[in-house]
Order: sequence, then structure tokens, then C-alpha cells
Amino acid sequence: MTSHAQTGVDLTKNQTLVMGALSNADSPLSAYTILDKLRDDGLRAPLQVYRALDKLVEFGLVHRLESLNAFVACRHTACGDHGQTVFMICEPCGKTIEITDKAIAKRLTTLAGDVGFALRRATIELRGTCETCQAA
Amino acid sequence: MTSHAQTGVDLTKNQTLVMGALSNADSPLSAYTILDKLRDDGLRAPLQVYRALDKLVEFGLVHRLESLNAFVACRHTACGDHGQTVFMICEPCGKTIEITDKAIAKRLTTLAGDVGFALRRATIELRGTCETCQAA
DNA sequence: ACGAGTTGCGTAACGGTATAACGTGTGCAA
DNA sequence: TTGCACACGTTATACCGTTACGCAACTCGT
Repeated sequence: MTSHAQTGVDLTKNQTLVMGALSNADSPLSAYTILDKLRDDGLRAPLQVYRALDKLVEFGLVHRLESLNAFVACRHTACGDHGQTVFMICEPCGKTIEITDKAIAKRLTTLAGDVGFALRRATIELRGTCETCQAA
Repeated sequence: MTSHAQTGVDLTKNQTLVMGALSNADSPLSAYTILDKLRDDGLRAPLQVYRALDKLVEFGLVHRLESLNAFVACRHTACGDHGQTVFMICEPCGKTIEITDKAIAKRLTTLAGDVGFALRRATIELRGTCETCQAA
């Protein structure tokens, strides 16, 4: 369907709706919250959202935050290296900062190698308080 | 109730049961799986398990794996520094390796500091394949 | 000894998260 | 035109976790 500028991936109608909901939000959304936002657009069942999310994650346009059971639009689609992203989740306000860092990735690879573990994907989620909320 | 050798913490009856179930298991268990294992010991409701788990996590005897919605007995209770533990989860067999690493902890602290984020706790969970499963 | 506070326990009901199992429609290639 | 792949839609169900309530036991200060 509509083409995504940064990746050239064609999104279907439902994928576009879900992507839009996540892009507009300023903090991660649960699948059911997304569903509620999109009821007026014709979505009715959780599965419609989950299917779209699965694809969007596969395309690298969306990340899943495991510790929150929620999803967030990727802020730097251009970067490769998904699967090694560090998320900083502000507990007061819910906003998340997304960072990739070679040093972390390298160290994790080393640690895995030390015990013979074949690393496929890393989930790194930090909890704390963002600068804005500390000031407030 | 019974005293835990390594920590001196007194566990209640339910806490002891749940701790026992996790210690016997060789991979992480969900709360409901624990419940099923302990039905013969008199447990009947999820809340009984969740309450025990909350305390055990608080004591540092058990870790929660966010990406699995499951729990695992801590393999090195002696170490302090919970909240910075790296878990390597083998997808074929489910076993998890638990490691703490100063370099990772330090780098995460630095990254957080760079953006003014007050770090409270880190979730680091790696997915991949353990040495045994690679050989098989 | 007594009451107040705290902690753990037990049960029922519920809400949030995710998937299974169907079947339908469309586009495209052999 | 038949078969395949893919997205879609619906219903039902499974799994994860919490709220709300009340009771029992154990402190601890008076």
C-alpha cells in the first residue's frame, strides 16, 4: 500500500493505521490501546493489531518493549543494528529514549562467546527517570 | 519459616514451596506453571504464587525474565548487584545462563548519564542458542 | 493482658495480553 | 483456471496478572 519513505517497504491498510497510531504517540502503546485508538477506522479485533505489529517489527519500523508489553515506533529507522538497541524508559512519564551503542553490542557478543552462547537478539531496557521528570 | 542458608532470610510456607519449585526446575517457569506444580501442596490461586514471587524477587532469590513472563531462581545469590544481571536464554531448550558484568553496568550508567537519565534498574535478556543445543 | 498495626493467607472475580482455528477475498504465476 | 501466497475478518480461548474482600497470626507499646 502506501510506501514508507525511509525503507521503501509497502505497508498494507492495517499496517499503515497501526504505524500511524504509534508515530503519533509520544510514549509506547499496548496493542489494546492501539486497538481502541483505531476502532473508528474499522479495526475490531486484537488479532488485526497483532498481525500488523508483527510485520512492522519484522520490517524494523517498530520495537517491542518486553518489560512493558508495549510497542513503540523506531526513532532511527535508518540505522541497521536492530536487536541491539538500548531503551531508557521513564517511569514517571512513560517516554522512552532509544539508543544504539557499539560498545554494549560488542561486550555482549564477547560475554556470549565466552560461554559458547550463539547470540541472536538482545533486549536491553533501562528503567529510571528522564531529565525532564527529574527537574519537575 | 525455614531459613535460607545463603541469605538468612526466613521464608514462609508458600515462599518455600515456590522457591523449591523454581530451584528444582532447570529452566524458567511461568507463575501458572508453578501453580500447577504446587496444587498437590495446597496452592489453588494465582495470587498465592504471585505474592510469594514478589517477595522472593524482593529478597533477590528469584529473577523475573520480562521477555518470557517467567521466573528463575538466582544462581549466585551471594553477588550483590541485582538489577544489572545479563540473562542468556536458549530458545531451543529454555535454559538460561546468568551473568553479571561490571563493564556492561558501567557502560549503561555512562549512556544514561549522557542523556540525563537517572538509571534505576536494567533488564538485559539475550536470546540465542546455548552451546549444548548448538552441538545437537 | 490488651488493642493497634503489620504481615501472610485464601477465595472470587476480573482485566490485560496474546494466540488458535476458522473462513473469505485478491493478485499472480504456472 | 487452477493453485498458491498473502492479507483480512471473526469467534473463541488461553495465558498472565491484579483488585477487592475478609480472616488469622504475630508483633509491640502501653
